[in-house]
Amino acid sequence: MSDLLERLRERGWRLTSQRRVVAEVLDGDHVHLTADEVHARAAERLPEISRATVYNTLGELVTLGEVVEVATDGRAKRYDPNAHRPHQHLVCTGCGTIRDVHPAGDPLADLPSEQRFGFTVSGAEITYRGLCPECAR
Amino acid sequence: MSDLLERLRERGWRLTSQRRVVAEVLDGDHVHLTADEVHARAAERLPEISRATVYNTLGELVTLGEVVEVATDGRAKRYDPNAHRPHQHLVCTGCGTIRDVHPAGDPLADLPSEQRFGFTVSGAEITYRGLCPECAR
DNA sequence: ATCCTACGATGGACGCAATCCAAGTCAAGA
DNA sequence: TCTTGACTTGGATTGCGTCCATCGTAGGAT
Repeated sequence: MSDLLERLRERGWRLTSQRRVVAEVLDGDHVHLTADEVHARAAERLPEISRATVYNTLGELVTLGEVVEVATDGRAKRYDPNAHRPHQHLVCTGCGTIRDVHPAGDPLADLPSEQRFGFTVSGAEITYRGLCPECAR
Repeated sequence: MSDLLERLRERGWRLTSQRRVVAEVLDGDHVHLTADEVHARAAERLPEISRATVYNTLGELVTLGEVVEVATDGRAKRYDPNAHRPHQHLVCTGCGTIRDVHPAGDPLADLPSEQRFGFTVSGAEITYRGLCPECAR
């Protein structure tokens, strides 16, 4: 996602220092951060960045398809910068950490039309749950 | 789930009028209600029931495995009384309503061991997303 | 290089879902 | 019927996110 800023500029994005910093945070470690964690890391470089701007920017990145929102439970949403390739998530029920996984098969193909109840089905997410090696001990 | 109250009493549940009403609401239509909707329906029969009690009771039913919590993005959790037969969910991105679906295939079988990263994987949920006939118009 | 202005940033108020808490109530066993 | 500890209550609080009026600025126009 190193050319992310380039792609965004081509789409008419105004490149502000705040947006640059948020994009850099997501471009860093490939982890799944909450909006608040993104804000905290962004604030290390740009101390007065506001939470509203982080939310706005994350929302725009999601709309543009550059980042995927992951709602694991009733807690804060997490933001997954690995949007370029489809993948599913494996969540530790102990500590909440998330790993990207690539299962075989296509869940959409497994839902026959008589099970769609007239919906226009646009996607499917699989969430695997279990204990990570750390928490299993 | 008609013998739910019986099962709960056997497990040492104190049977209060509030708990009875909440259980009856869930036992009615097999829809996926939010906590607030459960509260509203319960209050038709027991006007002064408090939200806190509804939340407490729903939480207990989830812990006892009688009801499943369904977290859709950003919205209020919904409570699924159909906990005894395995199924997946189809969520309308417009209005948030949920339908139970039974896709073919076993998602757990589609996750090879080299994709499990040492986790003890205990389950998988599939959430299909799309627009319901109402919202598609 | 400087000016303009529309788009973006700010931060405090607000809203919703859910939880917490201290005080009052009551189901059910003795 | 009495007693007791589990349950209920509702107002306060927390967590997460959005809204909005105002200020600032990126980047095209001159």
